[in-house]
Amino acid sequence: MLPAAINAKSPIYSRHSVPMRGESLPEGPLALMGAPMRFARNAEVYGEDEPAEYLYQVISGAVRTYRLLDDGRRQISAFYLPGDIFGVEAGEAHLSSAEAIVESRVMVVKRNSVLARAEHEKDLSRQLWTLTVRELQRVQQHSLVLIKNAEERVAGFLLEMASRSSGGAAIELPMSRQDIADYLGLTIETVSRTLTQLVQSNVIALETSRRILFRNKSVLSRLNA
Amino acid sequence: MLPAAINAKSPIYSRHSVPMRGESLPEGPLALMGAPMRFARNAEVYGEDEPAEYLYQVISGAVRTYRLLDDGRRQISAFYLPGDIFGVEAGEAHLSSAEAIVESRVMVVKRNSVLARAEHEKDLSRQLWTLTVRELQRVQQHSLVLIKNAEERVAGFLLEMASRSSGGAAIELPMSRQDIADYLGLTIETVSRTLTQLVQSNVIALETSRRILFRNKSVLSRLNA
DNA sequence: CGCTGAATTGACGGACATCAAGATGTGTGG
DNA sequence: CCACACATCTTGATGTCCGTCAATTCAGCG
Repeated sequence: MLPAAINAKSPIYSRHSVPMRGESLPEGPLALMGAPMRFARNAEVYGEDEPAEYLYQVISGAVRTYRLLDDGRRQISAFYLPGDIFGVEAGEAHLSSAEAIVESRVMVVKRNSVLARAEHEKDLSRQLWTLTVRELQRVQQHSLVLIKNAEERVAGFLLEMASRSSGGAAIELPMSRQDIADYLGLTIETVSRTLTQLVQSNVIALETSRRILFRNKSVLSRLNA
Repeated sequence: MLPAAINAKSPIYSRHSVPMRGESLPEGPLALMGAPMRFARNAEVYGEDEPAEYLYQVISGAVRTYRLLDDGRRQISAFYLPGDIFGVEAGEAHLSSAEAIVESRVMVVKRNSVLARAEHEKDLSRQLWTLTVRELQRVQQHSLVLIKNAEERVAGFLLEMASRSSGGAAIELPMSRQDIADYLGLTIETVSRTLTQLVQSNVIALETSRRILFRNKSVLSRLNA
């Protein structure tokens, strides 16, 4: 069964259409092996406990993966931007859910076909391995984040986003404050307050709430303990 | 270069010799492919940034892997018990350090020889893949822990240890309160206080500070949100 | 015994969560 | 084009969980 695309949970079109990040022509291990699909803002790409039949590569837009605690707290484990591959975290079933953050195009590839080809092509299999190890390292890095204080977490987040975005001194965040909070293990209020602190100390500027201008990256790096 | 074994950093013999957990005859992907080595309490198995030339399997004892923030905070990413394989988290270089928690025997296997054999043996290569994915899932699980409150973290830790230990209603912890604290992202005081709370509410009993008796696992599971 | 490191317990403060109220912005409908 | 609704974000007031600092107890070992 293919993952549900444009259909569920949300308006089809992004409310305040976020300027599309640059498209990413499929490159890397998954190139040209699958079908591109569109997902509306907040549409589910896959859900926890579903069988993990596909691998995914973001073409445009942004995707979050997350897990829920039974009392409703949400931990976002990663944001995926154009070019990023996700879905490799899974054994037989997904342990997390994935949703489009804004309207997104995602390349969807059958796991089995990739794994089958990897049996013969050493190169592909090595790429898959590297991919998984990278993912592992990313998650480990992230659990380091969760023991820092609020300022360090937010600074680190901004730097991470900056390094992953093509843009220079400014970045456009596709995700809401709530997403950021759930990624950093904070509340929206704390994220907001920390950002205004950074504005007041002239480290960043908020052109809009989603658009951030870097005024002093070295201070940010220093904060990123 | 082989990792330094009995030599460094610490007394050769465990101070209060912790009763050895059952030995684990090497099983699984690494069976019989390498050499067993002894590591003293607190001896380093490998260090951050060292080239990742080996894979490891605990035969007896216990191992912790951790990373340091530059201000000295330590995040323990995992505890490995007999049978567990570690060292797979690495690309070319280790991103974490590994130390024996108590005097331990560890099977040490050259990465390359494993990877080389995996080229031909589909079975082995699948096992390696599974291993890495498991590790990834373990780390993801762990970052969920770090958004919970102290009681939930400690309860979860005890249940995790219980499920990994052969023992039934009691477990012997090889690690110190400091280790537990650094694993859970808490302080030793908070860990200690939380444990005494659990004692007072008759959920567990402390036979010694390292030996924990479960009186009511269902309450623990409930706490484990 | 007394020494040493580990663990526990207590008093206090601070960072962040919670609760609540405004401000801002965006799509909708008259 | 304006006005309303609704979501998102910001700001403020207050509370609380956990960290910090410090003292005490405990266990193992010379």
